[in-house]
Amino acid sequence: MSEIPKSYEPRDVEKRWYAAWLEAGCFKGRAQPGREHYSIVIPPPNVTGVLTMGHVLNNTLQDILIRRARLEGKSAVWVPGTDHAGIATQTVVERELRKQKVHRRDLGREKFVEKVWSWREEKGGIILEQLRRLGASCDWDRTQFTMDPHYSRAVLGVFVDLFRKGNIYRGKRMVNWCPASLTALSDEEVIMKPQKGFLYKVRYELVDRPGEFIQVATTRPETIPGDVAIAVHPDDPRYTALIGTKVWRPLVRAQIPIIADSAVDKEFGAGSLKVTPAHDRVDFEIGQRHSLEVRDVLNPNGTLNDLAGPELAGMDRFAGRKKSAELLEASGNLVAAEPYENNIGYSERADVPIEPRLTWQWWLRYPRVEEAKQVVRDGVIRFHPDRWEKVYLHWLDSIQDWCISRQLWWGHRIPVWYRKGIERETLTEADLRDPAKLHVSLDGPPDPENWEQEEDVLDTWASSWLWPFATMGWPDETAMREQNLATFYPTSTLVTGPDIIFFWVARMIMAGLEYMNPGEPIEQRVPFRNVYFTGIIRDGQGRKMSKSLGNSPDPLDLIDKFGADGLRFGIISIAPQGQDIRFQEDRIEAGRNFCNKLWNASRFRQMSGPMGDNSSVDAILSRLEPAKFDADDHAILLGLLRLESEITDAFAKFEFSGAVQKLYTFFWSDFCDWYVEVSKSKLQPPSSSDSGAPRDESLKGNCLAIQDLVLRQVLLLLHPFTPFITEELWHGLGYGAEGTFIQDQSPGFAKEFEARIGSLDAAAAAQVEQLKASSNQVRALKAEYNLASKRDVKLSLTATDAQWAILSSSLAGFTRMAGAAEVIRTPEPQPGPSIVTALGTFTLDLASQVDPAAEKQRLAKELEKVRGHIAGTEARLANKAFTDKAPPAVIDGAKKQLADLRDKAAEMERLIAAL
RNA sequence: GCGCGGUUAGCUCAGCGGUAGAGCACUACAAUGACACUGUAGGGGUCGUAGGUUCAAAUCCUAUACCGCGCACCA
Repeated sequence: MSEIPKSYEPRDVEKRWYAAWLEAGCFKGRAQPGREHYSIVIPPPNVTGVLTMGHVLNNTLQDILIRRARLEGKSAVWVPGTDHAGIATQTVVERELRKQKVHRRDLGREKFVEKVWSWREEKGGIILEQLRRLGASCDWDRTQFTMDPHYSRAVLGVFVDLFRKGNIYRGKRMVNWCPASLTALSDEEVIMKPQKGFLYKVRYELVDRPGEFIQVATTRPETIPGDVAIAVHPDDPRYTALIGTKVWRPLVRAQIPIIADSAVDKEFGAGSLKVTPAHDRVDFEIGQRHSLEVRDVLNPNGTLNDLAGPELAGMDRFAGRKKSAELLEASGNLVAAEPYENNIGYSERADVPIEPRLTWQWWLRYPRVEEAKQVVRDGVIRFHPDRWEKVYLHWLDSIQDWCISRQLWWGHRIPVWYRKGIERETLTEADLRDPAKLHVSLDGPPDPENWEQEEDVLDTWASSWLWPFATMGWPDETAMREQNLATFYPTSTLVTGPDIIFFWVARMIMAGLEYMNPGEPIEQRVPFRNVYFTGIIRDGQGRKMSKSLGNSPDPLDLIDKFGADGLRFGIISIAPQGQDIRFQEDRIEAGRNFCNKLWNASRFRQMSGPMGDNSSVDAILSRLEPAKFDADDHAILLGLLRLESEITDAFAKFEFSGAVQKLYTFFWSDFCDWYVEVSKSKLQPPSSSDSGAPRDESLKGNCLAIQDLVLRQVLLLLHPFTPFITEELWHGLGYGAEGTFIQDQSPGFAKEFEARIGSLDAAAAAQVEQLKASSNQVRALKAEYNLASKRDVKLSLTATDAQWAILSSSLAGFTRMAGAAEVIRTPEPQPGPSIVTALGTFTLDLASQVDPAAEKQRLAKELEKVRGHIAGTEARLANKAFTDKAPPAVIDGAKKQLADLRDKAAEMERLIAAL
């Protein structure tokens, strides 16, 4: 490498290596016998999607796991793909069409679906392209789409199977109806929001006693034309006499009965409830119990229909609300309208209030509910963090049947055919099982001319719940073999957000248990063994990032600005396990800075001396001369070994931000700020400002080899987090031959080190801590006297022989680090600014410039601090309870500390007296 | 109403029994053969509040306040 730029420039490096990885097939998932496997399926983003910060976090984590698995020699695969995302995609395309003043009805179903497909062809790959920029090492040849022919067959096949098993039925029930998307939604797609409105108190006149009234409260007066009864609590003495009598409905005037039902809350309002079975879940149930008519006054799009009466018909539900209140007021039946706030359900996608609506839908009774609970309770599947287990189990405990039909065109059309001429409204449960009336199959009836296919499509999640195995060829035997389903299922880890724990995670578990590896142990049937829940990325104000708020930075801009590695490193560093994340660009900047530091440390290594044989760990180890290790060498190597085990541990615990933090601190503080700086005194030719001790060539050789070793291992540990720069430097520093890749190596070196070098000296590492602390103190003293940090000062030192032994063995390094020209041992303290350290008392050679009074004051102030410490420690040791009960190590520590502090105080007193 | 998080330096967050940490920001110094995307030093916190357990509490327990989220909801 000749011309190395001063700062790391990611753009070219990223492009080059990503192409090289693809070219070499580095990401290909192969089943390799004898190797452990590691597999991940991507949570499929919507085909309509573009990359968000959420995707960046989520996919970086997956990439980290999969790249680490490759380093560990596992046979790894990461399966990518996209989701057809029924409502979302259909809405996007409809919006596009509307710009051209076209409605989907104008096109008709077939043409419209064609449009969506061509739209997908055009824009559907964007997000996957963006993932490549991030560095995602997916096996792209396996890219899946939930509407691919083979995938669709899996989805419809499951429908047919579950229908035959009796889990799927057609039923007329109250559903969550979205008046904007014109479809039913599952309970999970409804979000509750508080809404300000009015509570209207309305009086209904008693038929038998004109002039007397019963009062009810409602937030929705526009539904009064749908009232079919007034309900009171059976035990409510106020109304016992009225039960069974009739009242006049004030809008679309008619007689309706007063009934008794215990669902009524006696305490709320007047304790009486208007019953509108078509427009409220509770009312519907009351209606069922009392065989009441269902009087639907709304059209599917949320406007009022003719049953609402001529004044209201045709109006939107919200305008109708206002109008109906006016009508009630005009007729004198509105008693009051009080401001009121209540929670109402909104369609998650369309963001409009949903309507409870009675419609025919397809329902699924979930299979394997008990097993799904059991696998999580027993730890067959582990959640990280585990608190989500509770949420998951609670949902399964109160699980309701799943409404799987959607009144959309974009999706998997339900494989059900009705015999022509059949009255669908009256089909009974038995009729559904009668092949003369209903045909359910994958390929349709043999005589299609006599049948009509169901118009509805399946909920998107009714396809994505098969993702962990339908992406690997299931249920086609040949495809399963080709795609190594037997090897890669169950997958290893699922990385996803807790917001889809019900939508997706729970359902995948049930689907896996129902369909995979029947008869085998439950460990083989679950879809994954670990679920890592990420936090949600919020903006600086804590708001969720969303397109509509425009508060989400474009990750591609961040990649341009800071590099993919910088972005990855930064985002992981602010993403502690399971905690929401406030996005701050300066952390991404810190990620870039770290990459730059790594780059420059490598650059420095190249400039420091000739590169030795770096082709393997053993090659580097054989260059070491352990007999000549100095304290710094011991310390940095111990640190490197510790780092290796800490990172291994962090992966086991899914603590990625902790891992990143450890790598950062070790590399920047321990290696660059200390080891490399100390190295300079060994590596650089003596200069005039240095004390001119001759360089020992073996010291230099050790130093370079150790730098090579540290850099090598750090690159390996870092590679999953920052793949591009580590690959670049891996080759730049000669660790890997051309045509090989960093991922082919093992991340650890502890075993080889143990075998070749043996153990290191922990005492030496402790000495380095003293050297660091002492040099810090000297620097601080210099700063206090406004001396530049350059080496331009003579230090004199009074020290015991033991202290001097430590210091003299590292004298050149220490002198450099303390920022001194030289350190001279003197028997007695010299006059001048002094500092008492663990390695002796250092004095700046500034005698003439020092004001003794000021120096006295400075020392006195510091002495006071030390005495405070002494007093505290003495008190602790004097406490019998402490000495009796605290562990010996703690007590010894306190004693040692006290002794050191007393020595220090004595020395300071001596200095003060001498002034 | 039930459940789950959070409350630590100006900001964003680690720490989760042994006398407070990081990054950013701030102050001062440093144009040096790796790096100004840098180096050195510094200021800044009675760890939400009140009790309790313990020789020892930011850390464990109990209450409580505030912020956020989820589930269930009374019209």
